[in-house]
Amino acid sequence: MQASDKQERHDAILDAAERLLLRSPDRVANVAEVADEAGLAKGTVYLYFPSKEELLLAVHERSTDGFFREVISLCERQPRVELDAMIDLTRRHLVEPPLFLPLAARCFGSMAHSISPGNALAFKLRMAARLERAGAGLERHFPTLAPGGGVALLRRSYALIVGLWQMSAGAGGAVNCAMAGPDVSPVFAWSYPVEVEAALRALWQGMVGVPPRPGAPGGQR
Amino acid sequence: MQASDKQERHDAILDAAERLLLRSPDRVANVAEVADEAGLAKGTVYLYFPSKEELLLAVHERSTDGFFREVISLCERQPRVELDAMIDLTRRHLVEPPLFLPLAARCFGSMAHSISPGNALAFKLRMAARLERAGAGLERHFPTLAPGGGVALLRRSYALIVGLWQMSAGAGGAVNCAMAGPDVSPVFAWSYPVEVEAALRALWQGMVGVPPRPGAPGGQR
Amino acid sequence: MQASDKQERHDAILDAAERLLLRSPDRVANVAEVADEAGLAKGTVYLYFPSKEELLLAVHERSTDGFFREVISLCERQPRVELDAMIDLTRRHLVEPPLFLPLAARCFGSMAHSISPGNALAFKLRMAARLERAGAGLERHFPTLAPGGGVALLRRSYALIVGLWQMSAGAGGAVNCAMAGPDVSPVFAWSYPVEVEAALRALWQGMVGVPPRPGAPGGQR
Amino acid sequence: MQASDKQERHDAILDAAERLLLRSPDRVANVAEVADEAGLAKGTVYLYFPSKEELLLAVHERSTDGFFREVISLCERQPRVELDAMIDLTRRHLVEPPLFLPLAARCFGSMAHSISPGNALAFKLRMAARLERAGAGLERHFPTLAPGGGVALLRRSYALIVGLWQMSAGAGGAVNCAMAGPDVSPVFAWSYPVEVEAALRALWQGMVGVPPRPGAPGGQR
DNA sequence: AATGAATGAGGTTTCATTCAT
DNA sequence: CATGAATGAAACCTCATTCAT
Repeated sequence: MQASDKQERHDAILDAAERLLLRSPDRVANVAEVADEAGLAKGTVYLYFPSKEELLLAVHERSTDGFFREVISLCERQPRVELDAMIDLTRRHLVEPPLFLPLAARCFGSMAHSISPGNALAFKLRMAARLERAGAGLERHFPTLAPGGGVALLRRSYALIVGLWQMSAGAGGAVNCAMAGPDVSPVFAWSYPVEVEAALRALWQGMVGVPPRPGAPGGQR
Repeated sequence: MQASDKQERHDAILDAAERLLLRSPDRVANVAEVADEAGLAKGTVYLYFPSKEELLLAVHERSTDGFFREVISLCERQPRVELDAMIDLTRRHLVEPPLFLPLAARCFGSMAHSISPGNALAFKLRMAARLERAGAGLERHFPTLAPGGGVALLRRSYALIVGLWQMSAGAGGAVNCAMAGPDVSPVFAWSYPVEVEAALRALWQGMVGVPPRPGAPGGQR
Repeated sequence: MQASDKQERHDAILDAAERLLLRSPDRVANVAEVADEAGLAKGTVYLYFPSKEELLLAVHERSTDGFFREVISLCERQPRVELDAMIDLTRRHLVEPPLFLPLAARCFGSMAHSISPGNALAFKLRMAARLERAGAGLERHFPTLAPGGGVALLRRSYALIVGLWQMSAGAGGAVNCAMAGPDVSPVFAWSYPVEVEAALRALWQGMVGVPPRPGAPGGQR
Repeated sequence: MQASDKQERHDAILDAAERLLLRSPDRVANVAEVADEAGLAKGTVYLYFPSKEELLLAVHERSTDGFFREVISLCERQPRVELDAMIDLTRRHLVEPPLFLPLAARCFGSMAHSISPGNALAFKLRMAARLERAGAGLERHFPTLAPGGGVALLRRSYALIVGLWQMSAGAGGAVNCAMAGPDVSPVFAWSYPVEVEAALRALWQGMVGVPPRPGAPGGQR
């Protein structure tokens, strides 16, 4: 079998898993469903992924990869990078695609039992390479960043994105069903997309000193 | 049965769940274990909590409550509140107690299936009350905060704390076992407690304009 | 729940497993079938036995126990024990009941993976107690036995019984289906019940000097 | 393809299976491993053996064959055959090689599902031929044996060897791990090699009247 | 109020065998 | 002849929840 065919199947399985994750975001399909969706037998999935968890990790990695690739591309090809471009990129890759956030929560929340140390290491190394390159790129464009600050900025942004999402969708999310009634409290009157942008601006403001857009909610007076 | 007895049992179950969570942070005890640890029968747990998830949510809420109470107390009793005091408080309540973070990850990551809308709403209302009061307190002490900025600041801090923890402990955590070998990359050379403090300082810097302590890692040059 | 009720259920599960083993001797029922046969749910079986293997071991032990109890009773109550009585007892307990032999083969052949060391030890201790008592009884009745010879005699008899059965039923057994045709060879013209009796007589003859019944096949001229 | 090449491949597969069986005696390698060890593809194994069970049976037969060949050779070439020579031969072929016994247990315990009647018959015929020839040889050297006694003697010896091994290694074997503690009981204080020799001597004593070596354990007083 | 026995759905993984290339 | 990708049945075990006592 061609290496390319193999890759194709591999990707087809990832695609199937992705589709299912998107179709019902509040549960994780079992392997049988993934196989079915891919038009394959259950056993076949295990020819390509050693366990269900590694499959999910691969979906997650692929969806993260797109984001990092574009950060890197942006930093390495554009003469100037503005905060707005980064925010936009984040929105397009992480916030809007309905796949990324639920999956990140799952991956980071309750995984990593049946992932072999070797694969876990490999995963982390690939992540590290992307982070480093993207971080270095950021440092070139935002000279106020201390050395290592690019990576830290990305890490913290990522944490903010995932953390906020969990607050809006996790245990809190259940509430949204219950909120049909009276307006409960202004404290809950926040929408994730708006809030995440404001939060990122605040974080970046703190780290690179870029002034926030005037009128952005929740920032400095 | 006396209301006080009821409360006592209720708390005893929470205590038991907490002890088990602390004892083995990488798994969630089943209901039988919790009951056992509390010296009760399995069925009895269900007299006090309608489901396992609600039990976990209660543990989580209780452990969060302590933090908020102290923030509120700090803001309402002290004449002046410094960033350092807040950081310290965060460390003592959220970072160092080994209970909070794993639980938050679980609660927010994969919960909210069998939590009744009514209870979810009640939970969120209690949270809202605490948040609002603490947020208002912060706004008094940090006048550069825009209206609503206190709540936003707390929310974002919380997201940062939880998000960073997941990055260090979740899917990445499995790797740490595999990292015995050569030092892989400086990208992974970060410790959660140090990083979370730096990240919070950066966020606060961006939101209230408090200058970071000189020499803090990863901030501005 | 009464201890006696518990024991009853325990036994009911053993009974069900036994029935299934008898009904189709050439396969091992899965746990769902056992539960079904016992009129219980799958999970209930696991309340009484920690694993399928331990369940099978318990069936085996129970069926062995009857044999030993009668050996002991025979030796301790009768004034005189003859070889013929022992042979008869063996036939009634081990050879004729269609349960014992297939199960022994299975238990000894491919088991002992998920049997906890503690239970394995307990099992062996119970076996040891029975063996010792029965062996001591035999030594009183057959004074030509050397010390320890009673246990050795039982062990070897047991090995012979099981070993011969496997030769007739195991890989060889498949053949019996194919033997409908021409008489293959006098070498295979042996029936297990006849052969096992002759073999036991020979072994006992060698160990206690009891002369074989005249005319028995396969012994001395 | 040359017939000789075919035979070579056939044997190479048997060799591979044997190596794996020896390498980890407490599990049975799957077909993929066998193929791998033989440097072939999985499908290729099925060109040479119709099923996994037939492959194992072939390994077993080959390892039994050596024993019979030497019994026959001994009986047909030597002027005199002593019991000691037979015991020695048994030890060298069946007891000491770590392949034979586990395999025999497996073959006889849980096999014979996917062995075709034709092959089963052929197998048994080959066995019969060997047995008859070896049995006849024994009868010449041990004239006290009744007609047919040679075959019976071999069969019973075989049963004893396999049966005793299973008692020491099967369900009981699991215990040996648990026996590190106090010496449980003299009943378990037996080693397979010693016991099997004593048992064979006792059996032969009963069948051919050869006196046991003085001082042998467990025999007559 | 308390118990804890019973439930049974639910999910992961293995592997002998086949068959198109 | 050889391959090895695909298959899919089969089986074990866990555990949140219920309910009769």
